[in-house]
Amino acid sequence: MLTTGPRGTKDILPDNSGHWQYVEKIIREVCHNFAYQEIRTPVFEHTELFLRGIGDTTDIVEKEMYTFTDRAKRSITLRPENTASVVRSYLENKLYSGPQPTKLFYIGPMFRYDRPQAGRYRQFHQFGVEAIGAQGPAIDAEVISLAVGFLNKLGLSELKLLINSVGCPNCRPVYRTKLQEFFREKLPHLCSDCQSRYDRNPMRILDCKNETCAEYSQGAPHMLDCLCEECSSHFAGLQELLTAAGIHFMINPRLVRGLDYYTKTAFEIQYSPLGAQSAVCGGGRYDGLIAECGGQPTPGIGFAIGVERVLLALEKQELLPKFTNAIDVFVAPLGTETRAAAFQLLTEMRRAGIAADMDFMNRSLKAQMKYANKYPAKYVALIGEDELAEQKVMLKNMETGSQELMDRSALVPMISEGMEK
RNA sequence: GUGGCUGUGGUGAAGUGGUUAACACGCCGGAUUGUGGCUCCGGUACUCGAGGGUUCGAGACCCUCCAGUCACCCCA
Repeated sequence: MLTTGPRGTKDILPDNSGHWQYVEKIIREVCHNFAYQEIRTPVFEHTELFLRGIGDTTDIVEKEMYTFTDRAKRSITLRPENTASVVRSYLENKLYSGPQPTKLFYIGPMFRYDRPQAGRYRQFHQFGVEAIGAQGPAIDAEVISLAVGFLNKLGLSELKLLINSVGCPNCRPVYRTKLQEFFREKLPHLCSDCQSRYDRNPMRILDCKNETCAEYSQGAPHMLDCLCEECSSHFAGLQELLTAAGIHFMINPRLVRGLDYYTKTAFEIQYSPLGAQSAVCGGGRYDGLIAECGGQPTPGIGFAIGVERVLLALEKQELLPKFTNAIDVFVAPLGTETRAAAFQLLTEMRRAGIAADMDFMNRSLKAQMKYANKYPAKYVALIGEDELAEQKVMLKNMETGSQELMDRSALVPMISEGMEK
């Protein structure tokens, strides 16, 4: 259908583009406040980047990517998330040669072939942050603090910050084996998804919402009990910092992120009134990713926030500012003879920074007044035959209803002066 | 990928097999001379999501597809 957009896409119409601008403005303010700089990477990358970066057993890679072959037979994928791209750019542009850590943020569209539902689209937008090069827990705390700070600045409450540690290549295999041992005999009772998770990523069994699986995973060993010395102290350090900063959090040992590259810190911020799509922010540390992409081993941490979900939450809590289309002056020409003079006046006002519009529909004066009233327009500048002949303009104040005949040359100074007050 | 619900004008919606498809809002126009917000009047549906079928007759019943929506999965 020519008149229907592709499934799972949404137009941002004049009705709410102002809301997007508002959220983007807050994003930029908060990022500046935290000394993060904007990066803009392409919306498509070599498919290989996501296969390697995100992990080829993840749901995203297995069934949600928009992948196609370009005319030169290269496999290209629309980015399903932005961390891999940022890491690629960091390496390609040698950002590691600048002062460290490299602190970046981005806002932009991501693409996942999912079934659309409330708060979930095939093209959606993420605001995210990546801090590359620092390994201690302090940067973790900063990144989390930024996410929380952003959401708070928008006025959102009822937020839940969940944190966990998913270990590192030293301790995770140990844990993985323990988990597999724990589930070995229970395996036939688990759902089919979990049965396949058993081999590929047993940690995600813990995350299964299936009741039976949840029952069988009761008493499973926790990652937190299996952390190596380093991961353990990192996690403890993070908690200490968050507490010091007055950021409330809950430890959720079952929190597992869906992407393979996460190590140590994993976190999520939930806004439960959103229902099924309550995850507003997800992030974590990815100490192995940069090396995986061919760089020197370099630690990193970041998060992504779903802009549509934030907007839904703001709408729900009625936290969106009201926007107005109000203009200063509406120019109403009467008759075709006066159009040139009207257009000249309009242009003059616009050049002086006055928000102005005029009639383009050849409407009657009455209809023009109605139209001007809908903006609303503060003034209507009327030019009829009489005014045209005398170089005048009839200026009507739409709030008070009073009007006066004035020299056309006096109009711009008069309006400008009024605007400065 | 799986399941539930829905699909009538720009919008919200009546209509539950039988002549010209309610109503409200919006939009456009008008209510004697060049003037808005209130009121009044008028105009605004050549695919009732698409295609097939049942019937003398279908917007209404059946099938298929498509789309929206919600949920599962997963995630932002």
